[in-house]
Amino acid sequence: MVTLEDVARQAGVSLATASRVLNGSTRQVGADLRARVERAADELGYRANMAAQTLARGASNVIGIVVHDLTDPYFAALADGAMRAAAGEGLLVMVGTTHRDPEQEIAYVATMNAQRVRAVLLAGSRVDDPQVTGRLRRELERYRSSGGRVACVGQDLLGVDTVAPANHEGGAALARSLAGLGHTRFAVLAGPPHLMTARDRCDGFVAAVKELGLPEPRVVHGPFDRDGGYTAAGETGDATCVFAVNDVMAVGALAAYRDRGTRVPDDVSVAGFDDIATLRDHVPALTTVRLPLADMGARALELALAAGETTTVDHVAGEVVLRESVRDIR
Amino acid sequence: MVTLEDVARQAGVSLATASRVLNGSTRQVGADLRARVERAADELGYRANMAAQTLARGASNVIGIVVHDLTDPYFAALADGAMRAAAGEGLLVMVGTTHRDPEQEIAYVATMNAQRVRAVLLAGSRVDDPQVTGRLRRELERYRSSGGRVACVGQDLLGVDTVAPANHEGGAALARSLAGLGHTRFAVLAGPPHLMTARDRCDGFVAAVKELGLPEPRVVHGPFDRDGGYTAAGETGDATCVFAVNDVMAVGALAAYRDRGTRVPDDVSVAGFDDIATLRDHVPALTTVRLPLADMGARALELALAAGETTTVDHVAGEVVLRESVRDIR
DNA sequence: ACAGACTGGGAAACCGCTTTCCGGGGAGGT
DNA sequence: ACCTCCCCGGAAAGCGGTTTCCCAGTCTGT
Repeated sequence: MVTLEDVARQAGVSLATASRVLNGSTRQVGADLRARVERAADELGYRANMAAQTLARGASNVIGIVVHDLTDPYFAALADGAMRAAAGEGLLVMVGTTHRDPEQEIAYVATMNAQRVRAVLLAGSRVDDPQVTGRLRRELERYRSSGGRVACVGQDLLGVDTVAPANHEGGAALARSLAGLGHTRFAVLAGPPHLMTARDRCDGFVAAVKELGLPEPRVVHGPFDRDGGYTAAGETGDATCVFAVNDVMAVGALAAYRDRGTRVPDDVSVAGFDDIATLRDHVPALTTVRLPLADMGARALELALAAGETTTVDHVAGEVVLRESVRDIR
Repeated sequence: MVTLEDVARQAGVSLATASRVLNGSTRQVGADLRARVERAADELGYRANMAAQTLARGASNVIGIVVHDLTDPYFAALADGAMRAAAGEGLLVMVGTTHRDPEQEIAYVATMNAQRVRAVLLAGSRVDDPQVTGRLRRELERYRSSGGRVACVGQDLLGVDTVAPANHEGGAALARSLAGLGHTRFAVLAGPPHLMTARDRCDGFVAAVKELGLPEPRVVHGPFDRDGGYTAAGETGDATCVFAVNDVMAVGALAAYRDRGTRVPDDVSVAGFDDIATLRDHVPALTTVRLPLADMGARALELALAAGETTTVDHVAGEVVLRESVRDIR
């Protein structure tokens, strides 16, 4: 393993000079020495040891992103947006996946703290468990107190810079749109009761339906993934319109109806939430609430990096997108 | 920022003892001192500085994964498999995305070398450009010569441990299956000519078709993504069966036919390659060649970590999966 | 020609941790 | 009782860089 000292020796200069030439410094170095060092580094195949640099400089150029599941297009889009933004800043990215285990999330924050990453991005819904949230907050506080920056995509529950999708409002807006098409009997595939994203969307939807004077929707809980949607779709009763609180669940629901011979949208209308990219080619095209996922990821990075004293909360509105999966029954 | 020294002082022990207690060592430490150190660490909120550990130990517990595009389910599945395997080994993961720029790939290898990651996983097709491949090889060599481990998912072109999907054979097997259903006029949505994965699949398919004595398929080149498939689908002439060299392109092709009123599989049959997970709910269900993506990612990590002297090349067979998107026209 | 301001180069302290090496004290053998 | 061996605690030497500080040499201005 070739070190800076090797380079300096080969070039016949001091360590200090070699460092200044190779790893950017405010100080000038004479042209001839500079050339000698560069040549030596090239000949020897020198690569700076980042660990040493991080230690000496006291700051790394790595940021950490913690997501639930990379194979979920929602998180992939979020992470991709953040990664593009990071690349633009010359930062490297460490990704951790929790597979929805809150303990893992806490563990990752601890690890990234140990890595002294410049910033940590937490993507994904909070769970409604003060116990767990408290532990996460403490771990984050520990990280922030030693200079770390944190941003979060999701509910504003951690006291950090947050990009908060307007889940409640999105659900409500969707409900009004669907009611506008003549639907009156709704069901909600609501995901797990403790998952705040799921609950906010469901609550917003239900509240709007009630506000319109329509019968209260039937709410079916279940896992937040495709199979959860598939299963929950079996219990929607006589609803003419079903709202799955995310697109992945909606896709599962569509599959369930297809398997069962229930036609969408003729027999039942279906809507989701997120507008994930792979939906673009789904049949039938899914009505949903669009969230600018990549932008949200990029924005979260931006918030984390901005050295502001005040914590910012960005609310991101969703846009209802009506497509084939719902029928106008007026 | 609280350091080990702070902990040691607070506990009234030496640096050495504190280190031995907190960061695992073969050496024993007496129960009372151990307890004192642990309490001090907890009170102070100590987190080891990984950069310092990495420097002192001369080895990090981070691995690097370089993929083309995380939002592509193919790479997401690969990365997820590798990440699960890494988590099992107690390793952290740094992910780099190249967005298909070979220069970026080389740059990432250099960066990960600088990070002294334990291993680098290169996922994704090689390009047919000896110039670029040579530079990448040199960069990898530089990394390996200082003790780094490398594995690759794709073509065995880099002289490193490789998990090589049987693209040629998979394409051929698919061709034979489709011919078995009575198809004789084929077209291939072949992706970019210089991308080896695309070319191998296409070549295998074409070779098998010719071997069967059928007319040579029309080959349409284009980008390797959804839109590439969409566009290329416009030039398939009178083929009764179209093979897109990956699933994402096939989905694009299906969309194109749908938009144009061409029915699949009634008017034209379509097949893809990879069997990405989101396909499960596509309509019509896509015929494809299944690759065990998550396993391949995990296997690549395993190869990279195994300290073997010889470089291993694992060939992974694909399995033809016939689904609704192709019609039996016998 | 000379004081004073710059300029670029090198020695050495330091970043936070691991680990070797050394030493003191208790246990075990005779 | 005495000697050896083992066990555990601490001092200190790195790991590979960055950066401060000092110094010699070169420019300026007068």
